[in-house]
Amino acid sequence: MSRRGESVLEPPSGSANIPAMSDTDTSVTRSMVKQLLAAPGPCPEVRVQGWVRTRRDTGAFSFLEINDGSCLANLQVIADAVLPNYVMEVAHLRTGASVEVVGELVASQGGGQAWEVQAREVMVHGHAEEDFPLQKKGHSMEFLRSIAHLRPRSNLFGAVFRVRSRMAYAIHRFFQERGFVYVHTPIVTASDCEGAGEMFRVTTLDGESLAAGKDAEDFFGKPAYLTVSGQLEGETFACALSNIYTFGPTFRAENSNTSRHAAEFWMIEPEMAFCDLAGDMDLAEAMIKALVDDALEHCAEDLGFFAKFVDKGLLERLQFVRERPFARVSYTEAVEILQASGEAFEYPVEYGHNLQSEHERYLTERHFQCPVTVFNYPREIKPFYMRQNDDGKTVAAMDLLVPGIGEIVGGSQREERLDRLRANLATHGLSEADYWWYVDLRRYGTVPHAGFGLGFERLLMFVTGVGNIRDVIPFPRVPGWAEF
RNA sequence: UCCUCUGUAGCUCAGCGGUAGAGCGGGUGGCUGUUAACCACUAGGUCGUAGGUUCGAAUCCUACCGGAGGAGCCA
Repeated sequence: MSRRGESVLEPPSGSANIPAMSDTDTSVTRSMVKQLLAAPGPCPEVRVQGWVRTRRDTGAFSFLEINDGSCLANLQVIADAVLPNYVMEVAHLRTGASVEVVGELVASQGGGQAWEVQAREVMVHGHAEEDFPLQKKGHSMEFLRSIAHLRPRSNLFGAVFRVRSRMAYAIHRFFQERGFVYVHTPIVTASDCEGAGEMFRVTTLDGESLAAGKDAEDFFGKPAYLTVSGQLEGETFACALSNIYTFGPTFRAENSNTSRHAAEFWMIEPEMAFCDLAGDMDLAEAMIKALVDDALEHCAEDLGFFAKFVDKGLLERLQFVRERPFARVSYTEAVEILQASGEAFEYPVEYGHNLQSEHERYLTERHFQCPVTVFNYPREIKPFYMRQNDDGKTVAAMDLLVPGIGEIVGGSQREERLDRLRANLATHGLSEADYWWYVDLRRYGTVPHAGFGLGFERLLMFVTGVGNIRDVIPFPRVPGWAEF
Protein backbone atom coordinates (compact mmCIF):
# COMPACT_ATOMS: atom_id res chain seq x y z
CA MET A 1 0.00 0.00 0.00
CA SER A 2 1.62 3.21 -1.00
CA ARG A 3 1.72 6.16 1.33
CA ARG A 4 1.76 9.86 0.68
CA GLY A 5 4.85 10.67 -1.35
CA GLU A 6 5.67 7.05 -2.06
CA SER A 7 3.62 6.70 -5.20
CA VAL A 8 5.43 5.44 -8.25
CA LEU A 9 3.96 8.48 -9.91
CA GLU A 10 5.73 11.78 -9.61
CA PRO A 11 3.22 14.19 -8.06
CA PRO A 12 2.79 17.55 -9.76
CA SER A 13 4.79 20.26 -8.06
CA GLY A 14 2.75 21.83 -5.32
CA SER A 15 0.23 19.04 -5.14
CA ALA A 16 1.68 17.57 -1.97
CA ASN A 17 -0.01 20.31 0.03
CA ILE A 18 -3.43 19.72 -1.42
CA PRO A 19 -5.41 17.93 1.27
CA ALA A 20 -7.08 14.69 0.35
CA MET A 21 -10.82 15.19 0.36
CA SER A 22 -12.09 11.70 0.97
CA ASP A 23 -13.79 10.98 4.27
CA THR A 24 -12.47 7.49 4.57
CA ASP A 25 -9.10 7.30 2.87
CA THR A 26 -6.43 9.95 3.18
CA SER A 27 -3.34 7.90 2.49
CA VAL A 28 -2.58 8.94 -1.08
CA THR A 29 -2.24 12.29 -2.78
CA ARG A 30 -4.08 13.37 -5.87
CA SER A 31 -2.74 12.48 -9.29
CA MET A 32 -3.75 14.36 -12.39
CA VAL A 33 -5.28 12.41 -15.26
CA LYS A 34 -2.38 13.45 -17.47
CA GLN A 35 0.12 11.80 -15.13
CA LEU A 36 -1.86 8.61 -14.79
CA LEU A 37 -2.28 8.17 -18.54
CA ALA A 38 1.50 8.53 -18.91
CA ALA A 39 2.26 6.21 -16.02
CA PRO A 40 5.37 4.03 -16.39
CA GLY A 41 3.66 1.11 -14.69
CA PRO A 42 0.71 0.03 -12.56
CA CYS A 43 0.14 1.57 -9.15
CA PRO A 44 -1.70 -0.06 -6.25
CA GLU A 45 -3.30 3.15 -5.07
CA VAL A 46 -4.09 6.41 -6.82
CA ARG A 47 -6.50 9.27 -6.21
CA VAL A 48 -8.19 11.19 -9.03
CA GLN A 49 -10.49 14.19 -8.83
CA GLY A 50 -12.43 15.50 -11.78
CA TRP A 51 -15.65 15.69 -13.72
CA VAL A 52 -17.55 12.82 -15.31
CA ARG A 53 -17.58 13.05 -19.09
CA THR A 54 -19.64 9.92 -19.66
CA ARG A 55 -20.92 6.84 -17.88
CA ARG A 56 -21.54 3.48 -19.55
CA ASP A 57 -23.15 0.60 -17.70
CA THR A 58 -22.58 -3.06 -18.43
CA GLY A 59 -24.52 -5.01 -15.87
CA ALA A 60 -22.06 -5.71 -13.12
CA PHE A 61 -20.24 -2.37 -13.24
CA SER A 62 -20.00 1.05 -14.87
CA PHE A 63 -17.33 2.74 -16.91
CA LEU A 64 -16.76 6.32 -15.86
CA GLU A 65 -14.67 8.65 -17.97
CA ILE A 66 -13.09 11.32 -15.83
CA ASN A 67 -11.54 14.55 -17.04
CA ASP A 68 -9.76 17.03 -14.80
CA GLY A 69 -8.57 19.45 -17.45
CA SER A 70 -4.94 18.38 -17.21
CA CYS A 71 -5.12 16.98 -20.72
CA LEU A 72 -7.52 16.27 -23.53
CA ALA A 73 -7.91 12.55 -22.86
CA ASN A 74 -10.18 11.11 -20.17
CA LEU A 75 -9.27 8.53 -17.58
CA GLN A 76 -11.42 5.41 -17.63
CA VAL A 77 -12.59 4.30 -14.21
CA ILE A 78 -14.19 0.93 -13.50
CA ALA A 79 -16.83 1.31 -10.81
CA ASP A 80 -18.02 -2.10 -9.68
CA ALA A 81 -21.64 -2.63 -8.65
CA VAL A 82 -20.46 -3.91 -5.26
CA LEU A 83 -19.35 -0.40 -4.26
CA PRO A 84 -21.51 0.61 -1.27
CA ASN A 85 -22.83 3.73 -3.02
CA TYR A 86 -23.16 2.13 -6.45
CA VAL A 87 -26.95 1.79 -6.63
CA MET A 88 -27.75 5.08 -4.95
CA GLU A 89 -25.05 7.29 -6.44
CA VAL A 90 -22.63 5.88 -9.00
CA ALA A 91 -25.31 4.40 -11.23
CA HIS A 92 -26.94 7.83 -11.43
CA LEU A 93 -23.83 9.82 -12.32
CA ARG A 94 -24.39 11.97 -15.37
CA THR A 95 -22.11 13.96 -17.59
CA GLY A 96 -20.85 16.95 -15.62
CA ALA A 97 -20.86 15.44 -12.10
CA SER A 98 -17.79 15.93 -9.96
CA VAL A 99 -16.18 12.90 -8.35
CA GLU A 100 -13.16 11.72 -6.46
CA VAL A 101 -11.92 8.22 -7.08
CA VAL A 102 -9.47 6.13 -5.11
CA GLY A 103 -8.38 2.87 -6.62
CA GLU A 104 -5.76 0.86 -8.40
CA LEU A 105 -4.12 1.92 -11.64
CA VAL A 106 -4.04 -1.17 -13.86
CA ALA A 107 -3.39 -1.98 -17.49
CA SER A 108 -6.67 -1.65 -19.37
CA GLN A 109 -8.33 -4.83 -20.57
CA GLY A 110 -10.01 -2.98 -23.38
CA GLY A 111 -8.51 -1.22 -26.35
CA GLY A 112 -8.36 2.54 -26.62
CA GLN A 113 -6.39 3.31 -23.47
CA ALA A 114 -3.27 1.93 -21.84
CA TRP A 115 -4.34 2.49 -18.24
CA GLU A 116 -7.52 2.56 -16.24
CA VAL A 117 -8.45 2.81 -12.59
CA GLN A 118 -10.24 0.01 -10.77
CA ALA A 119 -12.16 2.04 -8.20
CA ARG A 120 -12.15 1.09 -4.55
CA GLU A 121 -14.08 4.19 -3.64
CA VAL A 122 -16.08 6.69 -5.67
CA MET A 123 -17.01 9.82 -3.76
CA VAL A 124 -19.53 12.11 -5.42
CA HIS A 125 -18.81 15.77 -4.71
CA GLY A 126 -21.70 17.05 -6.78
CA HIS A 127 -24.24 15.53 -9.12
CA ALA A 128 -25.02 17.35 -12.35
CA GLU A 129 -28.71 18.10 -12.70
CA GLU A 130 -30.36 16.35 -15.62
CA ASP A 131 -30.46 19.46 -17.77
CA PHE A 132 -26.67 19.82 -17.81
CA PRO A 133 -26.28 21.38 -21.24
CA LEU A 134 -23.05 19.76 -22.39
CA GLN A 135 -23.61 16.49 -24.18
CA LYS A 136 -21.17 13.98 -25.52
CA LYS A 137 -21.61 15.28 -29.05
CA GLY A 138 -23.04 17.73 -31.48
CA HIS A 139 -22.71 21.26 -30.12
CA SER A 140 -22.40 24.33 -32.25
CA MET A 141 -19.84 26.99 -31.37
CA GLU A 142 -22.71 29.48 -31.05
CA PHE A 143 -24.47 27.39 -28.42
CA LEU A 144 -21.24 26.87 -26.49
CA ARG A 145 -20.67 30.63 -26.47
CA SER A 146 -24.02 31.01 -24.73
CA ILE A 147 -22.76 28.73 -21.94
CA ALA A 148 -19.29 30.22 -21.60
CA HIS A 149 -19.24 29.24 -17.92
CA LEU A 150 -19.44 25.56 -18.84
CA ARG A 151 -17.69 25.37 -22.19
CA PRO A 152 -14.19 24.93 -20.71
CA ARG A 153 -15.44 21.44 -19.81
CA SER A 154 -15.74 20.52 -23.48
CA ASN A 155 -12.86 18.90 -25.31
CA LEU A 156 -12.44 21.79 -27.73
CA PHE A 157 -12.44 24.60 -25.20
CA GLY A 158 -10.29 22.72 -22.71
CA ALA A 159 -7.75 22.38 -25.50
CA VAL A 160 -8.08 26.04 -26.56
CA PHE A 161 -7.47 27.33 -23.06
CA ARG A 162 -4.57 25.01 -22.35
CA VAL A 163 -2.95 26.30 -25.54
CA ARG A 164 -3.78 29.87 -24.55
CA SER A 165 -2.01 29.40 -21.24
CA ARG A 166 0.99 27.79 -22.87
CA MET A 167 1.29 30.54 -25.48
CA ALA A 168 1.18 33.23 -22.79
CA TYR A 169 4.01 31.45 -21.05
CA ALA A 170 5.94 31.02 -24.30
CA ILE A 171 5.63 34.74 -25.04
CA HIS A 172 7.09 35.68 -21.68
CA ARG A 173 9.81 33.08 -22.15
CA PHE A 174 10.66 34.34 -25.63
CA PHE A 175 11.19 37.90 -24.42
CA GLN A 176 12.74 37.10 -21.07
CA GLU A 177 15.32 34.84 -22.69
CA ARG A 178 16.29 37.76 -24.91
CA GLY A 179 16.67 40.18 -22.00
CA PHE A 180 13.44 42.10 -22.58
CA VAL A 181 11.93 43.77 -19.50
CA TYR A 182 8.22 43.25 -18.89
CA VAL A 183 6.50 46.62 -18.35
CA HIS A 184 2.98 47.09 -17.01
CA THR A 185 1.65 50.04 -18.94
CA PRO A 186 -1.53 51.64 -17.56
CA ILE A 187 -4.99 50.37 -18.31
CA VAL A 188 -6.59 53.72 -17.61
CA THR A 189 -5.21 56.54 -19.71
CA ALA A 190 -6.01 60.22 -19.92
CA SER A 191 -4.64 60.77 -23.38
CA ASP A 192 -7.81 60.83 -25.39
CA CYS A 193 -6.14 60.75 -28.75
CA GLU A 194 -3.93 57.72 -29.02
CA GLY A 195 -5.34 57.33 -32.47
CA ALA A 196 -5.76 53.57 -32.47
CA GLY A 197 -9.53 53.45 -32.33
CA GLU A 198 -12.66 54.41 -30.42
CA MET A 199 -12.16 54.44 -26.67
CA PHE A 200 -14.28 53.47 -23.67
CA ARG A 201 -14.61 56.36 -21.26
CA VAL A 202 -13.98 55.68 -17.57
CA THR A 203 -15.83 58.06 -15.31
CA THR A 204 -17.33 58.57 -11.87
CA LEU A 205 -19.55 61.40 -13.07
CA ASP A 206 -23.31 60.87 -13.20
CA GLY A 207 -25.07 61.19 -16.51
CA GLU A 208 -26.07 64.78 -15.91
CA SER A 209 -22.57 66.05 -15.05
CA LEU A 210 -21.20 64.04 -17.95
CA ALA A 211 -23.64 65.60 -20.37
CA ALA A 212 -22.84 69.03 -18.97
CA GLY A 213 -19.17 68.41 -19.72
CA LYS A 214 -17.99 68.89 -16.12
CA ASP A 215 -14.78 67.02 -16.88
CA ALA A 216 -12.81 68.93 -14.25
CA GLU A 217 -15.02 67.32 -11.58
CA ASP A 218 -14.33 63.82 -12.84
CA PHE A 219 -12.16 61.43 -10.81
CA PHE A 220 -8.94 62.23 -12.64
CA GLY A 221 -9.75 65.89 -13.18
CA LYS A 222 -10.08 65.30 -16.90
CA PRO A 223 -11.57 62.67 -19.20
CA ALA A 224 -10.05 59.19 -18.82
CA TYR A 225 -10.34 56.10 -20.98
CA LEU A 226 -9.44 52.44 -21.15
CA THR A 227 -6.20 51.96 -23.04
CA VAL A 228 -6.22 51.13 -26.73
CA SER A 229 -2.46 50.55 -26.78
CA GLY A 230 0.46 50.62 -24.39
CA GLN A 231 2.86 51.64 -27.11
CA LEU A 232 3.45 55.28 -26.23
CA GLU A 233 4.10 54.48 -22.59
CA GLY A 234 6.15 51.48 -23.73
CA GLU A 235 8.41 53.77 -25.72
CA THR A 236 9.27 55.72 -22.59
CA PHE A 237 10.51 52.55 -20.92
CA ALA A 238 12.40 51.39 -24.01
CA CYS A 239 14.18 54.74 -23.86
CA ALA A 240 15.52 53.71 -20.48
CA LEU A 241 15.65 49.90 -20.27
CA SER A 242 16.42 49.37 -23.99
CA ASN A 243 14.30 46.32 -24.75
CA ILE A 244 10.87 46.04 -23.17
CA TYR A 245 7.53 44.39 -23.83
CA THR A 246 4.00 44.75 -22.57
CA PHE A 247 1.39 42.02 -22.37
CA GLY A 248 -2.00 43.07 -21.15
CA PRO A 249 -5.64 43.79 -21.86
CA THR A 250 -6.59 46.33 -24.49
CA PHE A 251 -9.97 47.91 -25.18
CA ARG A 252 -11.53 49.19 -28.36
CA ALA A 253 -15.04 50.61 -28.50
CA GLU A 254 -15.33 50.10 -32.26
CA ASN A 255 -18.67 48.71 -33.40
CA SER A 256 -16.93 45.83 -35.12
CA ASN A 257 -18.98 42.72 -35.75
CA THR A 258 -16.52 40.26 -37.20
CA SER A 259 -14.93 36.98 -36.24
CA ARG A 260 -11.61 38.76 -35.72
CA HIS A 261 -12.57 41.66 -33.41
CA ALA A 262 -13.36 41.91 -29.72
CA ALA A 263 -13.92 44.96 -27.54
CA GLU A 264 -11.53 43.54 -24.95
CA PHE A 265 -8.48 41.61 -26.06
CA TRP A 266 -4.88 41.00 -25.08
CA MET A 267 -1.95 42.50 -26.86
CA ILE A 268 1.80 42.06 -26.75
CA GLU A 269 3.84 45.14 -27.61
CA PRO A 270 7.64 44.91 -27.64
CA GLU A 271 9.67 48.08 -28.07
CA MET A 272 13.39 48.19 -28.77
CA ALA A 273 15.76 51.14 -28.45
CA PHE A 274 18.60 51.36 -30.97
CA CYS A 275 16.61 49.28 -33.42
CA ASP A 276 15.44 49.94 -36.97
CA LEU A 277 12.63 48.48 -39.06
CA ALA A 278 14.73 45.52 -40.24
CA GLY A 279 15.44 44.56 -36.63
CA ASP A 280 11.76 44.97 -35.83
CA MET A 281 10.75 42.61 -38.65
CA ASP A 282 13.42 40.12 -37.58
CA LEU A 283 12.01 40.06 -34.07
CA ALA A 284 8.40 39.67 -35.20
CA GLU A 285 9.24 36.76 -37.47
CA ALA A 286 11.43 35.08 -34.86
CA MET A 287 8.64 35.43 -32.32
CA ILE A 288 5.98 33.86 -34.56
CA LYS A 289 8.30 31.00 -35.36
CA ALA A 290 9.21 30.48 -31.70
CA LEU A 291 5.57 30.43 -30.62
CA VAL A 292 4.56 27.99 -33.34
CA ASP A 293 7.53 25.82 -32.45
CA ASP A 294 6.57 25.88 -28.77
CA ALA A 295 2.97 24.93 -29.53
CA LEU A 296 4.02 22.03 -31.74
CA GLU A 297 6.34 20.76 -29.06
CA HIS A 298 4.24 21.30 -25.93
CA CYS A 299 0.63 21.18 -27.12
CA ALA A 300 0.83 18.24 -29.50
CA GLU A 301 -2.25 16.42 -28.18
CA ASP A 302 -4.45 19.52 -28.27
CA LEU A 303 -3.19 20.58 -31.70
CA GLY A 304 -3.95 17.06 -32.93
CA PHE A 305 -7.53 17.54 -31.76
CA PHE A 306 -7.82 20.84 -33.65
CA ALA A 307 -6.34 19.23 -36.75
CA LYS A 308 -8.96 16.49 -36.56
CA PHE A 309 -12.08 18.52 -35.78
CA VAL A 310 -11.42 22.18 -36.57
CA ASP A 311 -8.83 22.66 -39.30
CA LYS A 312 -7.58 19.68 -41.30
CA GLY A 313 -4.54 21.53 -42.64
CA LEU A 314 -3.43 22.93 -39.28
CA LEU A 315 -0.36 20.82 -38.54
CA GLU A 316 0.90 21.12 -42.08
CA ARG A 317 0.59 24.87 -41.94
CA LEU A 318 2.27 25.21 -38.56
CA GLN A 319 5.16 22.99 -39.56
CA PHE A 320 5.55 25.02 -42.71
CA VAL A 321 5.65 28.26 -40.72
CA ARG A 322 8.19 26.83 -38.33
CA GLU A 323 10.54 25.55 -41.01
CA ARG A 324 10.34 27.92 -43.97
CA PRO A 325 11.55 31.51 -44.23
CA PHE A 326 8.91 34.24 -44.31
CA ALA A 327 8.52 36.37 -47.40
CA ARG A 328 9.26 40.08 -47.16
CA VAL A 329 8.10 42.66 -49.70
CA SER A 330 7.72 46.41 -49.75
CA TYR A 331 4.25 47.88 -50.03
CA THR A 332 5.16 49.08 -53.53
CA GLU A 333 6.18 45.57 -54.60
CA ALA A 334 3.03 44.14 -53.02
CA VAL A 335 0.87 46.52 -55.03
CA GLU A 336 2.70 45.51 -58.21
CA ILE A 337 2.23 41.82 -57.45
CA LEU A 338 -1.48 42.35 -56.84
CA GLN A 339 -1.95 44.43 -59.98
CA ALA A 340 -0.12 41.83 -62.08
CA SER A 341 -2.05 38.94 -60.52
CA GLY A 342 -4.99 39.11 -62.91
CA GLU A 343 -7.29 38.52 -59.94
CA ALA A 344 -10.70 40.15 -60.01
CA PHE A 345 -10.63 41.85 -56.61
CA GLU A 346 -13.75 43.47 -55.26
CA TYR A 347 -11.71 46.54 -54.35
CA PRO A 348 -9.18 47.83 -56.87
CA VAL A 349 -5.50 47.76 -55.97
CA GLU A 350 -4.14 51.26 -56.06
CA TYR A 351 -0.97 52.77 -54.66
CA GLY A 352 -1.78 54.97 -51.70
CA HIS A 353 -4.72 52.89 -50.46
CA ASN A 354 -4.70 50.43 -47.61
CA LEU A 355 -4.48 46.80 -48.62
CA GLN A 356 -7.91 45.21 -48.25
CA SER A 357 -8.48 41.90 -46.50
CA GLU A 358 -8.81 40.18 -49.87
CA HIS A 359 -5.46 41.65 -50.99
CA GLU A 360 -3.66 40.54 -47.85
CA ARG A 361 -5.11 37.08 -48.15
CA TYR A 362 -4.09 36.81 -51.79
CA LEU A 363 -0.51 37.69 -50.92
CA THR A 364 -0.12 35.26 -48.05
CA GLU A 365 -2.43 32.44 -49.18
CA ARG A 366 -2.02 32.44 -52.95
CA HIS A 367 1.05 34.28 -54.14
CA PHE A 368 3.63 33.49 -51.44
CA GLN A 369 1.74 30.71 -49.64
CA CYS A 370 3.56 31.53 -46.43
CA PRO A 371 3.63 34.37 -43.87
CA VAL A 372 4.53 37.67 -45.52
CA THR A 373 5.87 40.87 -44.03
CA VAL A 374 4.87 43.96 -45.99
CA PHE A 375 6.88 47.09 -45.18
CA ASN A 376 7.30 50.78 -46.11
CA TYR A 377 3.74 51.99 -46.45
CA PRO A 378 2.65 55.37 -47.85
CA ARG A 379 2.87 57.91 -45.05
CA GLU A 380 -0.68 59.16 -45.64
CA ILE A 381 -2.31 55.94 -44.44
CA LYS A 382 -0.24 55.47 -41.29
CA PRO A 383 -0.21 57.12 -37.81
CA PHE A 384 1.85 60.13 -36.72
CA TYR A 385 4.48 58.24 -34.75
CA MET A 386 5.89 56.21 -37.64
CA ARG A 387 9.31 57.19 -38.98
CA GLN A 388 9.45 58.88 -42.34
CA ASN A 389 11.72 57.24 -44.91
CA ASP A 390 14.26 59.13 -47.00
CA ASP A 391 12.06 58.84 -50.10
CA GLY A 392 9.71 61.36 -48.55
CA LYS A 393 6.73 59.20 -49.50
CA THR A 394 6.74 56.23 -47.18
CA VAL A 395 7.09 55.44 -43.49
CA ALA A 396 9.00 52.59 -41.87
CA ALA A 397 5.91 50.52 -41.08
CA MET A 398 5.41 46.79 -41.36
CA ASP A 399 2.50 44.32 -41.20
CA LEU A 400 3.02 40.60 -40.79
CA LEU A 401 0.33 38.66 -42.64
CA VAL A 402 -0.46 34.99 -42.08
CA PRO A 403 -2.68 32.61 -44.05
CA GLY A 404 -6.24 32.37 -42.79
CA ILE A 405 -6.07 35.37 -40.48
CA GLY A 406 -4.48 38.23 -42.38
CA GLU A 407 -2.70 40.81 -40.25
CA ILE A 408 -1.37 39.35 -37.03
CA VAL A 409 1.40 41.86 -36.28
CA GLY A 410 1.56 45.56 -37.03
CA GLY A 411 4.60 47.64 -36.19
CA SER A 412 7.02 50.35 -37.18
CA GLN A 413 10.22 52.20 -36.54
CA ARG A 414 9.23 55.28 -34.55
CA GLU A 415 9.97 58.84 -35.56
CA GLU A 416 12.85 59.81 -33.26
CA ARG A 417 13.64 63.19 -34.85
CA LEU A 418 12.06 66.04 -32.90
CA ASP A 419 11.29 68.28 -35.84
CA ARG A 420 9.78 65.49 -37.92
CA LEU A 421 7.61 64.28 -35.03
CA ARG A 422 6.31 67.80 -34.42
CA ALA A 423 5.51 68.16 -38.11
CA ASN A 424 3.69 64.82 -38.07
CA LEU A 425 1.58 65.82 -35.08
CA ALA A 426 0.59 68.97 -36.92
CA THR A 427 -0.17 67.09 -40.12
CA HIS A 428 -2.45 64.71 -38.23
CA GLY A 429 -4.20 67.58 -36.47
CA LEU A 430 -2.92 66.53 -33.04
CA SER A 431 -1.96 68.94 -30.28
CA GLU A 432 1.67 68.79 -29.19
CA ALA A 433 0.58 69.74 -25.67
CA ASP A 434 -1.34 66.46 -25.35
CA TYR A 435 1.81 64.53 -26.16
CA TRP A 436 4.33 66.65 -24.24
CA TRP A 437 5.91 63.69 -22.49
CA TYR A 438 6.08 61.67 -25.70
CA VAL A 439 7.77 64.59 -27.48
CA ASP A 440 10.18 64.94 -24.54
CA LEU A 441 11.70 61.56 -25.41
CA ARG A 442 13.00 63.21 -28.59
CA ARG A 443 14.47 66.12 -26.63
CA TYR A 444 16.43 64.15 -24.09
CA GLY A 445 18.72 61.59 -25.63
CA THR A 446 16.55 60.42 -28.49
CA VAL A 447 17.38 57.09 -30.12
CA PRO A 448 16.18 55.19 -33.14
CA HIS A 449 13.64 52.68 -31.86
CA ALA A 450 11.03 50.32 -33.15
CA GLY A 451 8.33 47.99 -31.96
CA PHE A 452 5.14 46.18 -32.90
CA GLY A 453 1.83 44.94 -31.59
CA LEU A 454 0.72 41.32 -31.66
CA GLY A 455 -2.93 40.47 -31.10
CA PHE A 456 -2.81 37.56 -28.68
CA GLU A 457 -6.19 36.15 -29.70
CA ARG A 458 -5.28 36.35 -33.38
CA LEU A 459 -2.14 34.40 -32.64
CA LEU A 460 -4.30 31.80 -30.90
CA MET A 461 -6.65 31.62 -33.87
CA PHE A 462 -3.63 31.02 -36.07
CA VAL A 463 -2.13 28.36 -33.80
CA THR A 464 -5.39 26.49 -33.09
CA GLY A 465 -7.23 26.96 -36.38
CA VAL A 466 -10.29 28.19 -34.45
CA GLY A 467 -12.08 30.61 -36.74
CA ASN A 468 -13.75 33.03 -34.31
CA ILE A 469 -12.00 35.29 -31.80
CA ARG A 470 -14.90 34.73 -29.38
CA ASP A 471 -13.79 31.12 -29.07
CA VAL A 472 -10.19 31.74 -28.02
CA ILE A 473 -10.93 34.18 -25.16
CA PRO A 474 -12.61 32.93 -21.96
CA PHE A 475 -15.45 35.44 -21.81
CA PRO A 476 -15.65 37.48 -25.00
CA ARG A 477 -16.76 41.10 -24.97
CA VAL A 478 -18.21 42.26 -28.27
CA PRO A 479 -20.85 44.86 -29.19
CA GLY A 480 -24.07 43.91 -27.39
CA TRP A 481 -22.55 41.07 -25.38
CA ALA A 482 -20.83 41.21 -21.99
CA GLU A 483 -22.46 38.21 -20.28
CA PHE A 484 -20.56 36.38 -17.55
C1' U B 1 -22.51 50.58 -39.48
C1' C B 2 -23.61 47.97 -44.41
C1' C B 3 -24.79 43.30 -47.27
C1' U B 4 -26.39 38.08 -47.11
C1' C B 5 -28.25 33.94 -44.47
C1' U B 6 -30.79 32.14 -40.15
C1' G B 7 -34.23 31.54 -35.50
C1' U B 8 -39.17 24.50 -34.69
C1' A B 9 -38.13 19.71 -28.07
C1' G B 10 -32.38 20.57 -23.41
C1' C B 11 -28.92 20.06 -28.17
C1' U B 12 -28.42 19.17 -33.81
C1' C B 13 -31.92 19.56 -37.43
C1' A B 14 -36.30 17.84 -40.87
C1' G B 15 -41.25 19.75 -41.96
C1' C B 16 -42.26 25.21 -45.97
C1' G B 17 -50.54 26.56 -46.52
C1' G B 18 -54.46 21.50 -43.93
C1' U B 19 -54.58 18.71 -36.24
C1' A B 20 -46.07 19.24 -34.54
C1' G B 21 -41.30 14.97 -36.32
C1' A B 22 -36.29 12.38 -36.00
C1' G B 23 -31.51 11.60 -33.84
C1' C B 24 -28.92 12.69 -29.53
C1' G B 25 -29.62 14.08 -24.38
C1' G B 26 -33.24 12.96 -19.85
C1' G B 27 -36.30 8.96 -17.17
C1' U B 28 -37.40 3.46 -16.59
C1' G B 29 -35.97 -1.54 -17.65
C1' G B 30 -32.35 -4.96 -20.02
C1' C B 31 -27.22 -6.33 -21.22
C1' U B 32 -19.89 -9.48 -17.49
C1' G B 33 -15.55 -4.76 -20.64
C1' U B 34 -17.61 -0.56 -22.89
C1' U B 35 -15.07 3.47 -26.14
C1' A B 36 -20.08 9.58 -29.14
C1' A B 37 -21.53 1.51 -26.14
C1' C B 38 -25.93 -1.24 -27.47
C1' C B 39 -31.53 -2.91 -27.14
C1' A B 40 -36.67 -1.75 -25.53
C1' C B 41 -40.17 1.53 -23.52
C1' U B 42 -41.19 6.60 -22.03
C1' A B 43 -41.61 11.99 -20.81
C1' G B 44 -40.72 16.54 -23.33
C1' G B 45 -42.62 22.05 -27.89
C1' U B 46 -48.45 28.28 -27.06
C1' C B 47 -42.62 26.45 -33.99
C1' G B 48 -37.94 34.11 -31.57
C1' U B 49 -41.74 38.43 -30.57
C1' A B 50 -45.76 41.55 -32.44
C1' G B 51 -48.92 42.57 -36.32
C1' G B 52 -51.06 41.21 -41.17
C1' U B 53 -52.94 37.91 -45.51
C1' U B 54 -56.10 33.36 -45.49
C1' C B 55 -61.76 29.23 -44.19
C1' G B 56 -57.01 27.62 -42.06
C1' A B 57 -50.04 29.99 -40.81
C1' A B 58 -44.27 26.62 -38.06
C1' U B 59 -45.04 27.37 -43.43
C1' C B 60 -46.74 33.60 -47.06
C1' C B 61 -45.97 39.27 -45.97
C1' U B 62 -44.17 43.48 -42.62
C1' A B 63 -41.66 45.27 -38.37
C1' C B 64 -38.77 44.33 -34.19
C1' C B 65 -35.37 41.17 -31.29
C1' G B 66 -31.48 37.32 -31.21
C1' G B 67 -27.57 34.39 -33.88
C1' A B 68 -24.04 33.49 -37.97
C1' G B 69 -20.99 34.65 -42.34
C1' G B 70 -18.81 38.57 -45.28
C1' A B 71 -17.28 43.95 -45.59
C1' G B 72 -15.31 48.44 -43.27
C1' C B 73 -11.91 49.58 -39.06
C1' C B 74 -8.02 47.19 -36.96
C1' A B 75 -4.82 43.58 -33.25
